[in-house]
Amino acid sequence: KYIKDKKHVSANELVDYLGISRQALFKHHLAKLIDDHVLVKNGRPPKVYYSIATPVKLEIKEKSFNINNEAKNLINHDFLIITPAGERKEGLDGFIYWCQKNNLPLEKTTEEYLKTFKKYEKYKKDGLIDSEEKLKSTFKNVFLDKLFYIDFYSIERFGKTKLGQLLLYAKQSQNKKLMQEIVGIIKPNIDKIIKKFKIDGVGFIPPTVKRETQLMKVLEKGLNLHSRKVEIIKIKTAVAVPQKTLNKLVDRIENAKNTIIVSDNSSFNNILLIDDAVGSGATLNETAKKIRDKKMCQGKIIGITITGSFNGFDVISEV
DNA sequence: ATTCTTCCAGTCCCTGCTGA
DNA sequence: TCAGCAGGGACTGGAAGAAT
Repeated sequence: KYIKDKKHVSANELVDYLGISRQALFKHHLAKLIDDHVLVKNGRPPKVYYSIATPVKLEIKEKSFNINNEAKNLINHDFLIITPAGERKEGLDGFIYWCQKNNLPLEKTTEEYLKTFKKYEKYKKDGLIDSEEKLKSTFKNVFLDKLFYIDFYSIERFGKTKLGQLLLYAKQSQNKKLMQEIVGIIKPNIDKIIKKFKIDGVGFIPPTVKRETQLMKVLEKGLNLHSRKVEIIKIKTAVAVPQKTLNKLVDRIENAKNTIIVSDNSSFNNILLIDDAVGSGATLNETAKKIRDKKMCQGKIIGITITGSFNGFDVISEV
C-alpha cells in the first residue's frame, strides 16, 4: 500500500517505513516480491527505485506452444529486444513478448522467423558476411579489397538483429557493459581476419557525434590488438553531420571526403579498417581511398564492421 | 581526457534470537 | 534442540565527482 501510494520508493525509504534492517528488506522482502512480479526494480546504483509491477501479462510457458528444438535454440541464441521501459528481454522470453505485443500468432511467427533467419544466414561464411558484391554495385571505384559485416543490422519484418540491438542501445544509452559485451562477441571475428589477411595496421573510423563514452575507444581497448595503429582523424565541422542523417549516396561520399583525414604517414602491408555500422560503405571506401592516395598500403585494405545494412540504406530508417 | 576518490546499493557470510 | 529468520559487518562493483 505504501509503495502504491508513493508510486516509487527507494530501499532506504522502505527501511525507515517498515523499521527493519536493510539486509532483511533486501533478502526477505524485495527479492521475493520482485521474484513474484509484484514489484519491479528501476534504475541502477546509486539511484534505485522500486514500484508496483504493472499487471502481469499472461505468462506463456514454452510448453504451451509447439516449437521444435532448432527454432528454440536459434531464438534463444539470437533474439533480443529492449522493451520501451528499458528492460532487456532475451531468447524465447523476448520472442513471446514481441509476438504478444504485435498480436502475432506464436507458432506461425516462429516458422516465419526461422525462414527469414535462414535466408540471411546464407550470406554468412565462417560467421562473416562478405559485402564485396554490394560495394561493387554501389561505387564506381572501390578502394577496399574486402568488406565484411559481422552481422546485418536488421532483417526484414523482425527488425534489428541481436548485434544490431546491442549496438544501438550501447551507443545511445552510453552503456559500458553493453559495449564490452559487443567487444566480447566480435573479438574472435576480428582476430580471425587479422590472422587470415596478415594485417599489420589497424585503423578505427572515428565517430562524428561527441559522446561521453565512445564505442570505438572501448573497442580499441577491449580488442587489445597487437598491430600498429593507422591514425585516422575526423575533422570537426561547425555542425556535426552523422552519415546516417544523409540519405543520398553522393552526400555520404562528399561528407566522408571532407571530414575524414588519414594523418598517418607510415607504411603498412595489409590494413584493417574497423567501423561500427555501415550503411553504404562510403566512409570506409573514402578512407581506403585516402590511404591508397598516400601510398601507405602495399598490400590489401580490408574493412570490417560490426553491423551492416543488407540493402543500400535500410539502416537509416531503422535508426 | 584520464585517473583517483568517494559514496552507495546490494550481496555474502556469519551470529544471535525466537518459537515450536 | 533446531529450523528459520533477522541483523551486523565486511565486501563488491559501479557511478558521480574531484583532481590531475
